[in-house]
Parts: sequence; C-alpha cells; structure tokens
Amino acid sequence: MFRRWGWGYSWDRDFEDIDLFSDRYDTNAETLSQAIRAAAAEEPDADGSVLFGQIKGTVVGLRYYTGVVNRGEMVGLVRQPQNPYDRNAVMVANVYGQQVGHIKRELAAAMAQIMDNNMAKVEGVVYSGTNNTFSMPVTLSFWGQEENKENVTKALARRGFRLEPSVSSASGSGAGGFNKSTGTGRLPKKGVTVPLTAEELKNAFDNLFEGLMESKDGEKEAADAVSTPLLPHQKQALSWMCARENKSGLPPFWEKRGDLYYNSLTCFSSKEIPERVRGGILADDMGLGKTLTTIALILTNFHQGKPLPVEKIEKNSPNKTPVKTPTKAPQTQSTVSHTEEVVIFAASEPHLSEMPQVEVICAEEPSEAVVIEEDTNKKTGKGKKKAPKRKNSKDNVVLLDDLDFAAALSGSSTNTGQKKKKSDKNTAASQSGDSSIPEVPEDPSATATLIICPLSVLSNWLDQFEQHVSTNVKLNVYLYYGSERNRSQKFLSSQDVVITTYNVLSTDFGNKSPLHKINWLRVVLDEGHFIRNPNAQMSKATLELKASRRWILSGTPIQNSVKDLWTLLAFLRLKPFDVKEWWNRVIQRPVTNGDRTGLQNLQTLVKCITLRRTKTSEVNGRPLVVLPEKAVFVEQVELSPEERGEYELAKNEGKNTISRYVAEGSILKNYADVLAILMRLRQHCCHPDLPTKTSSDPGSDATPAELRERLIEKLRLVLSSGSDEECSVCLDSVRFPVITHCAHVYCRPCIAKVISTEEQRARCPLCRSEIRPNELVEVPPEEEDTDARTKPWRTSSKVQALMGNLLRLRLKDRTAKSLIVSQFTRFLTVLETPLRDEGFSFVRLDGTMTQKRRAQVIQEFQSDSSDSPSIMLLSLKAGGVGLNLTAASHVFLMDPAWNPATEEQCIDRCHRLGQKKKVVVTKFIVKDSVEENMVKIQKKKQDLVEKAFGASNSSKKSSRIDDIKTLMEITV
DNA sequence: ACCGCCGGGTGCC
DNA sequence: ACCGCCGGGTGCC
Repeated sequence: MFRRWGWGYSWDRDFEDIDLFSDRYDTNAETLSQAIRAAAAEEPDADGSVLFGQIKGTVVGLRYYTGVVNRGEMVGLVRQPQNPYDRNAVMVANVYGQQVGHIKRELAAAMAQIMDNNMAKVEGVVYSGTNNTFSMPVTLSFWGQEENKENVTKALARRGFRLEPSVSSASGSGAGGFNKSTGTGRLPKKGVTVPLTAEELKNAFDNLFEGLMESKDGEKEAADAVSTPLLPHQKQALSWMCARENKSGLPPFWEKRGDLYYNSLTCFSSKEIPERVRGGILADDMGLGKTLTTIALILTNFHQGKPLPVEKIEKNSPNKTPVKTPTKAPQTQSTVSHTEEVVIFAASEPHLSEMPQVEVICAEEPSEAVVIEEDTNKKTGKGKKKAPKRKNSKDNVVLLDDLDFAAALSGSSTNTGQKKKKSDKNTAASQSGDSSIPEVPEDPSATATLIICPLSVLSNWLDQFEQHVSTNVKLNVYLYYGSERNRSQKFLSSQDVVITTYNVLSTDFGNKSPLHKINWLRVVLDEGHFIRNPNAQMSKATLELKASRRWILSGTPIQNSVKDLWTLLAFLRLKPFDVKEWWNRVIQRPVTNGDRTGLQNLQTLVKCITLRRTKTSEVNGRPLVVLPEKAVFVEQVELSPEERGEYELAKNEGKNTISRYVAEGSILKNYADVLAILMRLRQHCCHPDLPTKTSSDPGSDATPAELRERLIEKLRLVLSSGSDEECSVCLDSVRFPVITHCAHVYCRPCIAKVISTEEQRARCPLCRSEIRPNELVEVPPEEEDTDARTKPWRTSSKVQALMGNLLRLRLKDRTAKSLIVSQFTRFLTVLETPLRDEGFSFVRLDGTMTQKRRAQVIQEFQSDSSDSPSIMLLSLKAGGVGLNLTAASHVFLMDPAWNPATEEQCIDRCHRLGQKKKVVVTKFIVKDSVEENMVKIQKKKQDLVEKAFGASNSSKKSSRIDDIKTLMEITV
C-alpha cells in the first residue's frame, strides 16, 4: 500500500517537473465541472427519503484546491470514479462547485460503494472549523429510502464506520472551539420549531405569490417606441423589470461582510460578487398585459440601458429591400394579411435573401438605420476588448488568513499554486477599498431577445408586436418557426427579437441548435409553467440557453407543489438553487417537512424575483384594472323521460361494473373502463347520440388483435373524455399518450423511462402489473368517426336549454357575442345543426385545427365588422391560456369539467382586459346526474388541502377512488 | 502536519 | 545492523 502511495507521489512530481501542472489543473477542472454536472443531472428527488444517520469524516487535501468553506456551510459530495489514484474517490465541493478536497480514502471506499449503488444520498456539512490547513472535519448525513437503511448501515459497519443518529444539532450550534471562526451559527435548529400542519403549509404556499405587489419601485414611462399607452400597473411592472435588469444589488440571502459576500442560507462566502439574477418572474394574472409590458421592456431597456430611438420613416432602404415573399410559416399569415405595416423583407446578407423572414413593423429610414448599426457594432467591438475576462474557478482563490470567520482556507506556502494566490491577493487588496458593490458586466455583444412561447400564443405575440410598436420604429422581429426557418446563427443574433416555440426549441436542442449557441441579451419564457417538469426535454432545452437577462412570464407560477418552482429558479440561475442538490437541501426538503424557516426562505426568494398582481389587486387604493362585472348562473336541466330512461340504463350498468371493481379493489386496474363509463354518462347528459357504442367485453379468450383494438378504443375514450387525465409518472397532462395492457395511460417518454430504469421487470406504476415495451399501444392518427352525421339529427334537453338562452339573448341584444364551451367536440358538432337552423352565424375553435386556422377564426370572431359571427363553439381545452376572446360577453359552459380551474381559465378568455361588457356565464348542469356529482367534487377539490402540496401518489389514488364513488353514488 | 510515515544515516556508554 | 533510534523529507485522492 505504501509502495503504491509512493508511486503516486513520484508520478505527481514528474508531472510537475515537466511543467504540465496547469494543463493538469485545467483537465481536472474540466472533469470536475463535468462530474458536478453529471451528479446534478442525476440528483434524485428528495421525496420520501429519510435520514439514516450521520458519520463524522475528514476532508483531506484542502491545500490543493481553492474552494473554501465557512463554518456551518453545506458541501457537496461527488464521486470521482475516474480518479487515477483511487477509483473510490469522493470529491468535496462547496456550494459554488469549487473543489474543497477529498474524503479520506478509507471512508471514501465505504461511501463509494453506497453512492454507486444508489443506496443513499450523502450530504456533508462542515459544522466546526479546523486548526490546520490540510484537513477538516465534516459531518456526513446519509439519506435514502427506508428499505435501504439496513444495507447502508451494514456496508458502513463492514468498513468500521458506525452510523450515529443525528448529531448535527449538538455539534452544529455548540461547536465553539474553533478560534478563527465567528461564523453566525445561524443553523436551522432541528426539533426546536413545531412543524407546520398540512393546512398551514397549503395556505402559506397559496400565499407565496400573493401580497408581492406592494411598493415596487413606482412607475416608469415606456419608451416612445411603444405606441400603446401603458396602464399604471404596467408602468409599475416596467419600472420593476428595468430595475431588475439594470440595477446592481445582491441576490436574496447575500450580504456583504468585510471584503466578502456571504450567503446566509448556505453559509457560503466568496470574494467574487455573486452573480445576481437579471430578470425574474412576472406572474401577473392573465389579462393584465404581460405581453405588452414585455414588449415595452424590450423597447425601453433596449441596449446598454437605453431605449430604442424612434426614427423617421423613409422608403426603400438601399440596405434592406422589402420583398414580398410569401412566408411559409403559417402563423404569420393572418398577421401579414391584415396590416400594411408588416414588411417581409430580405436582409442585406445575400445568402439570406431566399429565406422567408418576417419583419414586424419595419418601416425604415436608411441612413439612420445604418448609423444605429454602426454604433452598435462600435460598442460591441469596444466592449469586447474591454470586457474583463470571465474569471474561472481557479481564480476564485480566497485567502482568508486575515478574515476572522474563515473556517477553512486553501494554500500553504509550499505548493505551485502559490503564485496564483499571491496575485489574487493583490487583486483583493486593490478592490478592498471600493465600498460600492461592483457589477459583473454583461456581455455587450448580446443584443437580441429570444421569446419562447407555446404555439397557441405565437400569433398573439406577433399581433402584439405589431400593435404596440410605433410605426416609426425599426425593430427586427424574426419568427423562428417552420421547416424553412433560418438557422444561421449570425442572422439570428443580429435580430432584435426572435420568437419561437417550446417545441421548436426542444427539437433543435441537441441537434446543433443555433439558439443555444447565441449569447442572448434576454430570454423570455412565456407561460413559464410549461417548464415546470425538470425532466422534460423542453425544460432542459431552456435551461441551456445562454442569456444575460432571463424572464419568466406566467399567470400560474405554481400549480401543485414546491417542486414546480425549481425549474423556474434554475432557469433564472438563482444561485445556488439552480443546482438541484442545494434546492433540495435548503428549500424543498425543509418545506415539505413543514419547517417554518424553510418556508420563510422560500417566500423570501420568491418575493425577491417575482412581481404578481391579480385582477383584484389595488394600486394606491385603486383597483389595478377595472373589469366589468361577471355573473355566473347555474341552469339546471331536466332530462326528458326518454333521455332519463337511457341515462338510468347506462348508469346502472356502469354502477354495477364499478361496484364490482370497488369490491375487488381493482378500480385502478380498470381505470380506463371506469373513465369510459363516466364519460359515457356525461355524454348522455349532453346529448343521447354522443356516447359511442362500445364493443362488448371480448372475454379472456380474446385474440391479441382484439385486445389491442379494445385498448386503443379505451385510450381514445380516455383521451377524448376531457378528463384532464394526468400521467402518473410526470403528474402532468399526458403527452404522446400510450396505453399499457393493464389499460393505464402514460406519456410515452415517461413510461419508457420507467421501463428502462426498472430493467428486466418493469411494472406499471399504477397497478404494478408487468409491462413490456412492445405492448404499449399508441392511438393511431385517425380522425373522428362520422357516426353522428349519418344518423338523423335530434335534439336534447341541454340543446333546448342552450337554444332558449341564445334566442332570448338575440332578442335582447343583437350585437352580443357568445362562447359555447364543451369538452366534447362531437357535442359542438351536434350544436352546429340547431344554430344553423336558427340562423346564427358561428365559428368553431377546437384542438384539431391548425394554428393558422385558429388565428383566422379568432380574428374573425374578434372583429367588429357587421358580418362577424356572433357565436364561437369552443372546445374547453383548445387554445390554452392567453387566448383573447373579449368580443364575447356571454359564456355557456355546456358540461362541467373535472377541474374547476379549467372552467375559470376558459371564462377568463373573455373576462379579461379589454372586455367592455358585463360578462354572463351560464353553466348547464343536468339535475340528478353525474354532472351534479361532479360539481360536488369540484367544490371539494377547491379546498382539498393535500392537493396543493403534492400529495403522495397513493393518497392521490385514494382520493380518485373516492371521487369515482361519489360520482356513481356508490357507498361502501 | 505541534501529526504519521518513509527511508537514509547511523550505531555502547 | 536481518535490529532500534535519530532527524530530515514529506504529505489527498
């Protein structure tokens, strides 16, 4: 052993002798960051893990690394299987990812075994200081699933280490022996605070985004380039956003202490100013004008903190020739067709001239435009030279000898790193006199803003740019969408604004994405909750974008749990929480365990980076926006005797089946069946012809082909039931749905992941029956059956109820427009007949329509011309948030949704900024039916405590079973 | 590291 | 002298 050790030593010396030290360093730095990144990518969710115990260990080799640790600071432990000296090596890094040292090899060997087999997650905290410069004590906590506890304990015992029950509180606050440390000791004292109840937690969490609006910086006028006057609350938002982009300051939980910046949560300190978040979350309610405010931000804080100047218009720039090239990107069609201000042009670069490009509002003035460009270039050039080289981690050496709260420090007088450290100390001395907070400069060459949004609001962005940007302004807006999109990095980075969708972004991602190569001035995520699942490709793609300013726009920042917040903070690069481990340790685990300080910290974090106003918020005692009144009526519908008969027949049949499942405890195994039964009942309530005739149970001797057919049918039923089916893996709406042979529906990527991780015996996450990859069934792309049209049309009680309302409304107010909303597109089809018969002009918007067609329809409906349709048939989930249907003042909700929020969202599409009339909502509910029971569940859902806090999967399951029982009036 | 360990120098008291 | 002891060199993994 010593021999080996000796060999290692001399090898090292040889290496230094031939002066490859720096090379080796860089190589190490590279593998280090890789290792950290790899570890971060695999960071498991903290859910359900318990503390096995703790061990006191030693961090050695401090003098070789630059990372420093304060007393009480958390450290990360990263396996280094590639370490040439010990394949069991465990590296210790501080919160900023700087290496601090290694775990002593004997203990590392034990940890390696545990970590490599995923038996436990090991976390380190340096509670007490050290009295030497070579090693320091560290407290290691082992966390994992209960079932692994014994194995971990044994594995450690085998190598002579004993897991102790928590020792942190004792040694954490009590360790005063270290004479160099005056560290705050502001450690969370476990067991002192009373945990929050689920109820308190939910309330606190609900309020997380509330009450954030008071006194934010006052108002700021938009640049002249913004042609639409801003409302007071929008000016306020603009002021706040500009300040977040321009004003220097420390991020939350950072404070200046002497020459150092200190993070009071992680106890990390650094000589370098922590990079603050330039940006944040604009979480205003929908309809308050987030899009307009963002456009105002782009124009007002254009480059170098200055607005985009308004120029005079002249025709025919010699530089840029307007070319009427029909674009192939469908979304732009409507935009182009109804405004003269949009010029499609070819940019000066010759190779680009064939590419379709859209320039929104680009009336131009040649000479001035050139001047601007030159100016920009000049600045860019200058900035490049001047821009200080970004310091890499090895320059982050901090000599803490003279700082009284250092618990550990790097450097002795005898190694090759000495020179570097000396020079760094000089730098420190020269900066120390500066009391103001310096700023990490932005990359001046980054000038373009990238906007990422869901496809459904793409056209809205284009419209809004067109609408709100002054015609005297030259602003290059490029729509990066469609197969013909221009992927030239040079071209894209020379735009002022590039708009694309999450889908395009994630498609490009990993495929030489030009968007990921560009240094953006600003990246804006619209509908930021699209990235709340950190495992989604889409989310990963956004996290990899390079930008100096980052914004998230969202009307619904969090839906279910703290978890959802992580991706948002990671996108914003809110250090150090962009690394999952620190998020889990400092925020997520404490909060889910009901720790008050954890929740307070989370609240503080969110508060610092978020602006949120609701429609009911007030500015200086005045309501933010004055929306017209909204009245909601529930109209009970009585079924005709004939309908009632058919309904009761179906109900009793279904009730029997489901009762059997309940008795057998196999509801979840037959979930698709259950949903199908419920859906058929709901359809019955709307119209007797809606329920499709289903094939009878094929029995146990069904051929595989029959079984497959039936599965497809079930899948189609489940998906078309509008039941907001969520994938039990990602707990999100199902995307790329597949159905297992046990009839459970998942996203294909989600279930594929389950299968690949469980290797040989993959089991269905819901019912644990075995699943094989080749048995997953997809819905073949096939349009809806045309059954309904072949039968002679007949009416239904609900249809009658609706028509009565519509006719009365027409008599009262011929100009009134209505939305007719159903979850069943086939019901919308049914409704077309009586509407046509009564001479109503209507349009239809549902999920099957192309984006182009949608935009047309919306525009047609919103138009105030005399031949504009008075009715829109709207499928509940079509479009999505952001859809603007303010032309309508009446909403008819034909059938209740599972999720009341979905209904609210739908209503908000017309009850939003721009609505001039009182909004009247009518909900049709069939008396004595599954619909009434659904309303009961809606009410229950609204105050369901656990729902808000990411209840465990099992309790979600049981509440689902309860829901079904309620729906079917089964009492067991 | 005010340690442990290595290996060379050395060797009664 | 195939030991003990001394003191210098040295030090993560």
